[in-house]
Amino acid sequence: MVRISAVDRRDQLVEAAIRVMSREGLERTTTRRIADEAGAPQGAFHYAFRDKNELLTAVVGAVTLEVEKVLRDAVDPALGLAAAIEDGLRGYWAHAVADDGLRLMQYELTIFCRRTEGFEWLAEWQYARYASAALEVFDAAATFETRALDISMTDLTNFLVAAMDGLVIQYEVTRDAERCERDLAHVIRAATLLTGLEPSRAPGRGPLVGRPNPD
Amino acid sequence: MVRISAVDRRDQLVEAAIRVMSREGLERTTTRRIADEAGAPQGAFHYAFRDKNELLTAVVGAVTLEVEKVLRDAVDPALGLAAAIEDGLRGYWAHAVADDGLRLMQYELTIFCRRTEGFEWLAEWQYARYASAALEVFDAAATFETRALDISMTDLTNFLVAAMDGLVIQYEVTRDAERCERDLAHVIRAATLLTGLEPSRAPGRGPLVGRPNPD
DNA sequence: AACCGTCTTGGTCGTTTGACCAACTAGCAG
DNA sequence: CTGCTAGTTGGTCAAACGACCAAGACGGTT
Repeated sequence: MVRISAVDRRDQLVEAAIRVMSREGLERTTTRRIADEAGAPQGAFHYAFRDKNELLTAVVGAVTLEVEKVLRDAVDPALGLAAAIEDGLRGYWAHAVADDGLRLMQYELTIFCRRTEGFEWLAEWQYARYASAALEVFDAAATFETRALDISMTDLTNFLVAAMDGLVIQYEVTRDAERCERDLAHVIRAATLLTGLEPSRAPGRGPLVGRPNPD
Repeated sequence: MVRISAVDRRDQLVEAAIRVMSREGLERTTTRRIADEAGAPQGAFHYAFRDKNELLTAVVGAVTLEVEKVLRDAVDPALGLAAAIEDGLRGYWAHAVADDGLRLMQYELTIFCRRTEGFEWLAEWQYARYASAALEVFDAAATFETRALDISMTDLTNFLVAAMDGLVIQYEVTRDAERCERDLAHVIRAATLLTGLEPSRAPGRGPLVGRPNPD
């Protein structure tokens, strides 16, 4: 028997919880299943956490941090705002598609917070972190632009976060990666149009604007 | 004691279920609570429905129909596509804000379907209905346009559905109606820009495009 | 009036859940 | 070696759940 410190036990259980929750869903994630997944006895759970909600709080924190990291890694601010939008959204998208169960879990957790008295702040905090991380990244990119923008940076990041949330939901429901990738391109184009800047790179088939695109 | 036909009992329970679920959330919605809300004894539930899942299927159907109706009522195709986008989105938005618990419930149900084996089709069906209803409405409006559009109608409606989903989630989390209404305006503008058409109406402060909008 | 299918009702079953606990043990400090 | 703290363990509890059922009541039909 290997003895594990309480903090390590917490990390171990949080990671196990994330695995179970993204695989099976929040509702089916019981403290027993989490302990099993971590290879720990059931009683160890309530030694590491006061209750299930305390674990869920830790899970939300861990997942939020990871999303922030993905966004930061995807963007090089020096390439300008238009490129930042394209790279940031595509980077997040790749991350979302790579583990769709995890994305589903995030929405389950957000709704759980919104539904549980005393946990509304967690959902707010989560999205505030998203917004501020995005604002930080895109703001840095905007400093490399000479032209004034048609939209404020906070409004732009709000738009981006909302659009990506909607897109991920569509992907979760339809599982149609091809269609969603096309939709992603439209979101990128829409965001760029909102800024009033030129598209970041020449797309394959010439300029994006002013071309009829019949169904 | 008033005797009620089995179909009426179903409607009664579905409506009660919608009330309970939007108020308390899917997890806390038990068959007992539904029966209580409907003023029916617990046993009546399994007389009207085989399963809890059968009821949930009926609930999804009812809610989906209502959303379609809201969209149709909000739009007058004869006013053109740009006006249809503005009216459709604002109409849906007003409906979403009016009963935010109901919107939360919809996401809970969508995720539930996605998580429950054998119910994935329900989530797909739900969003296919949204997409086709939106396509029908906006397509009708597009026939009044003379100019060719920069985007296909299916791509446009996908964009609109995704953007509204994301926006509603933001509202559910932040509860900041003022901010979300500003975001809604940006979604409308973005969608209009994607089509390549002029905005539907002169906004309060002059043309929307080409004006610096500093933070 | 007698009948019978539709609907109603309260109770009960087996299961699962989060929480809790008392007993136990490893390993460090003195 | 002794004593103490931090960590471990399996069992147990009350509560709540979905499902099910047997028995009864209603009301239209004959």
